[in-house]
Amino acid sequence: MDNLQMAPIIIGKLLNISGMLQRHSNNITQPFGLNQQQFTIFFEIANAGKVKQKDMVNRLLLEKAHVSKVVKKLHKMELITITTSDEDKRSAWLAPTPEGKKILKKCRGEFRKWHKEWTEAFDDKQLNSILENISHLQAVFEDKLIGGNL
Amino acid sequence: MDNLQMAPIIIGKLLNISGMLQRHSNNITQPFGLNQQQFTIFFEIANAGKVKQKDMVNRLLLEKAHVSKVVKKLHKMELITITTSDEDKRSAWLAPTPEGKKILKKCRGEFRKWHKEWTEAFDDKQLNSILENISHLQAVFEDKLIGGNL
DNA sequence: CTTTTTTAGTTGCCAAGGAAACTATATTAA
DNA sequence: TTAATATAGTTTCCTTGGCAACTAAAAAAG
Repeated sequence: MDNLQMAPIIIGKLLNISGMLQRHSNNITQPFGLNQQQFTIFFEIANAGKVKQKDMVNRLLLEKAHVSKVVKKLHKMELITITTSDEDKRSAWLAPTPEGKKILKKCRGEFRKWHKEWTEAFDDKQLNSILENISHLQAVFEDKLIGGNL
Repeated sequence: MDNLQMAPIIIGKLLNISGMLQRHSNNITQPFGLNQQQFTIFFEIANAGKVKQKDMVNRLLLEKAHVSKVVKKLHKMELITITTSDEDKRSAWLAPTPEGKKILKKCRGEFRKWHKEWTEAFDDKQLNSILENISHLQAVFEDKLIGGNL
């Protein structure tokens, strides 16, 4: 099979896999009142400790409008605090609340269970190879799709 | 790095990649009045030549409600024909119209251009490795996520 | 300084797509 | 043959998230 025949199959499978992943991730995060994307944003906030919306947009390559709405939701759920900064009054610092940290820990535990389960089907070498391949793909697509033209 | 550390990174990157892919695919299909998912369904119909909605649902693992709506749209756009079958009056055969085939060909051409571009960043061996890894992932997730419990 | 431009975030609008309830036909069981 | 169940597809409701227009503040240009 030559490269051009493989390309659409690879893309198709990636889209298919991510559909399954999203649906499953949603199922994991749903009990916590969040979906996968929302949880990712929450997770990034907690991981960074103190960030602005702008950072989320840059790091996760999401729509700023979308991030804004999710931040609102997280705040309403009292999972994060929003502290207006003095240096730049346009933006505010985001940080997880103690309650938020608790939720996060629980949810990460659920994810860990699942990860434990599916990684059983692979050995170390395979996982390393997968990680390497996917990182390469990610770098190329980021370059071609974001940096490149669009 | 051990397996459990790699797992969330792999999942995260997969989700990130697929986000980029979806956005880019949408840009390719948009001029034809379709989005990526809609095009995938259309493509499946054309590929099979003659199918029922049920087949799409099984093959693409999509919501039947969603497929139903997309089929309606494709029919309205006169890209497919819907022929009620005599054997089973609940379902109808779907097939691409000549116009639909033309659109499909053009759109596939656009995809081919893009595939040509991004595959340049990889050699044969890498692409083969990627395809192998991704196929394995797909099989495992299908098994664990669909067959398994959820 | 004042004006222009850029940046951070918000809001409103709309299509996409998931979930559930529903309709109509087919299949199975009694 | 009739009643119960299963299947194909539709409709409805609702959340999500992309896009564009907007506000307010900051930075750059004049």
